[in-house]
Amino acid sequence: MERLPPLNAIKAFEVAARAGSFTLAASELGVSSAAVSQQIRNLETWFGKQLFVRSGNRIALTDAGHAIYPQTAKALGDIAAIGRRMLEGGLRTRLVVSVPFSLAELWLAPRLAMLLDAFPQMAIDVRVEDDPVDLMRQNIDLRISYGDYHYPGLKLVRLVHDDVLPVCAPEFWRRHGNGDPSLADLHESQFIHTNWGPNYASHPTWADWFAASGGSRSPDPSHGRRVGLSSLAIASARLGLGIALGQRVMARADLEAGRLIELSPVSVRLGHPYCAFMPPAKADRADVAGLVELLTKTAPATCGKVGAPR
Amino acid sequence: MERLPPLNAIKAFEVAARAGSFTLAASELGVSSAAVSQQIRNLETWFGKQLFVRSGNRIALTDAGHAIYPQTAKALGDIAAIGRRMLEGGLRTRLVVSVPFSLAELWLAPRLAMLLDAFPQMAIDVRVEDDPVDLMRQNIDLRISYGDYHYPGLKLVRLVHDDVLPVCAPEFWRRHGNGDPSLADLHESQFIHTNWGPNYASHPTWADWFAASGGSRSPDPSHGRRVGLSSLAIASARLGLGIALGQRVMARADLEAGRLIELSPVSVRLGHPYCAFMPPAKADRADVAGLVELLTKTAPATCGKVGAPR
DNA sequence: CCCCTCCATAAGTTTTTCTTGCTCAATCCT
DNA sequence: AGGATTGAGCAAGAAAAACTTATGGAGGGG
Repeated sequence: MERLPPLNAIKAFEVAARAGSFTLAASELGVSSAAVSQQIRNLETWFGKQLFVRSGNRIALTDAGHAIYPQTAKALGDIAAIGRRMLEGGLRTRLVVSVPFSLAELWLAPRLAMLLDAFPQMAIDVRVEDDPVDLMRQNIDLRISYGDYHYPGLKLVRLVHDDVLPVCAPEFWRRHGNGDPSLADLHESQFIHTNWGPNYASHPTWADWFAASGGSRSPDPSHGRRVGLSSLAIASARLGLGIALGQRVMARADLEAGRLIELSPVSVRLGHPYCAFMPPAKADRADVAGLVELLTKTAPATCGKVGAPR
Repeated sequence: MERLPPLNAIKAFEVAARAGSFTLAASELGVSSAAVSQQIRNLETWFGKQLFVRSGNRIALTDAGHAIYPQTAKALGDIAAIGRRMLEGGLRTRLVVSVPFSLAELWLAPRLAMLLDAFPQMAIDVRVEDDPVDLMRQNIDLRISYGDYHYPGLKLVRLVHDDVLPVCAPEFWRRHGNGDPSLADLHESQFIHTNWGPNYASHPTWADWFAASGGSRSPDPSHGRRVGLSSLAIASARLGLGIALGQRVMARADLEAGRLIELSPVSVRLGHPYCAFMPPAKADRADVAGLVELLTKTAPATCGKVGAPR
C-alpha cells in the first residue's frame, strides 16, 4: 500500500463538497468552519492542486474536485458500511445491558418493562455486575454506571444526577415520628445506613444530610440498621424498618404510591451522575439508541430543593 | 453520512491484518509498535468487538477481524487510487521544476542535462523565480529552495548544505596574487562581493570568510565589484575580474576544468541547506522521484576543510 | 450603499497520537 | 531444561495534529 492522503482531510472534503459550503460542512462535522477550511487546505497542499475555487464568500468545486468527489463519497460510504456490517456480526440481535446491582431492581427494571410493553418481541439480556466491566469480551451493548470516569473511549450519555433524601413508611412516621422534619430528636436506631461499597466512596451519608440540612448530627452506623445496597435501603424503609437516605429516582414510585413519604425537602446530591456507556459503533443501532433515549427521558433531572453537593 | 469509524485506526488495522504483526505494521507505517497497538485497541473499543486475538507475543485475526479486513483493504485502496488519479489530472506529464535564480544556471542546468541524456523524450519545464512560490496555482511539481522553512506541509528533501570559498581565475592569481592564501594583502578592489538579496540574509560575506580563516579583515563592498547573483560572481571570477566567494557546488565544474582555482582550504558553511519541496502526492510520481533522486545523488555534501558556520 | 454572510488567516489551546522504557508471555536455540 | 529473543501491553511524558477564537476581507442582497 502506497502512501495515503490524509484521511480526515478526505472526510472533510467529502462533506464540504456535498454541502457546497464550509460552514454547513462544519456544522455537520460538529466543528468550526475554520477547522474545515484548514483541512481542505491540507488536502489541497497534499495534492498540489486546488479542489475548490473561492470567490469572495462562496466556493465551488474545481475540475479536480469534481473528479474525485464521487470516489471519496464511495470510499467513505464503504468504510461506514464496515461499521454497520460489524454490528450485525452474529446475526443475533439480542440487546445486552449491564447494570450495577444498586440500579437493577428499582431503576432499570421498571424502565425495561416500559420498553418491553412497546416492543414485546425484543430480546433483552440484563447482566448485573459492578464496575469495571469488559464490554468487549462479554458482548455488552450498553453499560449503566455510576460516574462518568469509567470506560474512556466509549460513547457516554449522562442520564441523571440523582440526590438522596430521608424517606420512611407512613406508618413508621406515625408511630415514631415527632413531626420534626429536622430529625434532630430521632433515636439512632431508627436510621438505616447504606454501605455503598468501594465503587461509591463519594456517596452521601447521614452525616452529610444533616450537614446539608443545617444540623450537625452524625448518627453512628453501628447503632442503626445497615444494608449493603441502596435498593435494599428503600425496601427496608418501605417495610417500616426505619428511615433511609434513599435515592430519589429509586424511591419515586414508592413515594407516588404513598408507600413511602418524604420527610424533608432537604436532599443531598450524589457525587456523580449515572451514565450510559456504549461502543460508539453500537450507538447507531436502533435498539441501543431506543433504549438510551427511553432512559434519558424517564431518568429526569431531580427536582425539588437540593442541598449542596458534598 | 452517518458516523464513521476512526479512519486512521482503520488504516492501522488494514496494515496490521495484512502484515500479521503489529511490529511489521509499525515499520510499514513508520511508527512504533506501541502506536499500532493503541490504534487497534481504539478500533476494537469503537466497535465493541475484538479484532485480534492475542496469545503471548503473537496475534491472529478474530472472526470479526477476518470479516472486515477485505473491506478495509478495498476502501483504502480506493482512497489511494484517488491520489493517483488526481496526479494524472490533465493527462499531460510535463515535469515542472521551479528554482531560484541563483541555482538555475550553474547548478540545476547541468543536472537536468544528465537527466535529459538518459531520458531524451522527457518534457521538463524550468521556472526561475524567487521564494515564495505558489506551487498549487502554477502547477509546479518540484521547488528547489534555499532553506527548509518555506512551504510547510510539503514534502521536504534536503539536497546539499553548501559552503563558500575564495575562487578566481588562474590567470588572475598569477597576475595579482602574492601566493598568500590568507588574502591579507590583496587590494580591496580585487574582491567580488555578492549581494544575495532579501531571501538570503544569512549568506556569508567576505568578512565572515576572513573571520573563519582567522583574520579580521572586512573588505568594503563599495570598493570591489558587486554582483547581484551568486552564479554571476562565479562567472565574473572565471572571466578574471577578481576573487569571488563562490559556492562550492556552483564552482565545482570550473574548478575541475581548471578555469577557476581554489585559493584557500578555508570555507564558510551557508546558513541553510538547499532543499527540494513537492506536494506529498507528487512525490510518488516516477519523474519527480527520479529527479529528486538524481539531485540528491549529484548534490553531494561538501568535502574539504570547512570553517565554522556563521 | 450598507450590512450580513461566509471564507481566510493567525495565534493559542486542546486533544490526539506517538515514543520511550518497562513488563510479561511465548518461542527458539543451544 | 534454561537463558536469550521476540513481540505485545501498558503508562507516562513528548510531540504533532486538530480545533477554537478572534479578526479581516470579499461578495451579494436588501
